[in-house]
Amino acid sequence: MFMKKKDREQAIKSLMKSKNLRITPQRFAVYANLLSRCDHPTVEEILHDINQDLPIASKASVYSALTVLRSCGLVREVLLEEGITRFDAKVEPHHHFICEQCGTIIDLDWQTFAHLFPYQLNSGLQVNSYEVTVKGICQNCQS
Amino acid sequence: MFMKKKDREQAIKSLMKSKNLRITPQRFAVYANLLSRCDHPTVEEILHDINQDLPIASKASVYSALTVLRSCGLVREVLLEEGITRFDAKVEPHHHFICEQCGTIIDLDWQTFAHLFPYQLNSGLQVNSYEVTVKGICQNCQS
DNA sequence: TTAAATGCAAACTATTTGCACGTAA
DNA sequence: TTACGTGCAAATAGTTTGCATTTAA
Repeated sequence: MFMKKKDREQAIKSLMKSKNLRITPQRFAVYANLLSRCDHPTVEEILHDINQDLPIASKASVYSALTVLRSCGLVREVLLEEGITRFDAKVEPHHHFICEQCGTIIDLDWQTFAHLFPYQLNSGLQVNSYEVTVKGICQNCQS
Repeated sequence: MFMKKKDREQAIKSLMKSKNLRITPQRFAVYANLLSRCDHPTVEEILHDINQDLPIASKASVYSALTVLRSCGLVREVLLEEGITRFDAKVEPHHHFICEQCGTIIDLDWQTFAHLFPYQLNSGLQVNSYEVTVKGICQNCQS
């Protein structure tokens, strides 16, 4: 059973309020967009999406919204390809698979590598977290 | 026992020749610099280093040299921090530790995670390689 | 009411490109 | 000799900043 649109909106706003964020249409649109998709869009893609129906936010505002969302921990950046900054509203630790053919990025569950953590390095390094980037060919491109 | 400087230079040139690269002073300087250091310098750092004694290469040439060195597999990029592109002459698979305090980057041996590979994903993904980025506090910053 | 966010445009940084000249092979 | 690389400067792309205006709370 799906959440009503109103309820979902309210849930998103609660999340933002819990971080003491002022809720503006632009910020809401950026965050809601990120939450609604499972890929890892770039600034341009977010900008395009939220302005699809009617222009609502400038590029600077999207950057600004992403900056504040990131600094309060609701959103994080994903660095997988050179020169491309992507964003992700899934902030829980997880890993990524990237298809070397089509570039598709697939989230991998934390569980997948759970047996690796906590990992004791022999060299006196204190490990706080780690992320794995797996490269290969996705199912689609294998056929 | 150390290799003589002449011999080391010759070894580097052989490597480049094996990839059919034309050996120019600029390319040689860039590649030799990368090979000589164990950190992961940025373009600016490389540029600064190789021009220390006497100006030898422009920034455009460093970019050009890095591009060709990368495309023939002698050098690779390392993406660890946002907006910072670093380069590495160690192209064999290995992982990285990055200190969250001082930013130091430490290479981790492939062996460390060797038991993970080859890794079979349950979802029909064909895995070709993977890299692990570990975050934490380095020995220096723990004291 | 008012501190904070937006839009716009200009500034900035990293990287790429075009072209005349120079040079490794 | 000549195809390829270099230097320079201009172009481009991604991101940040300054400031007058608007707005969420």
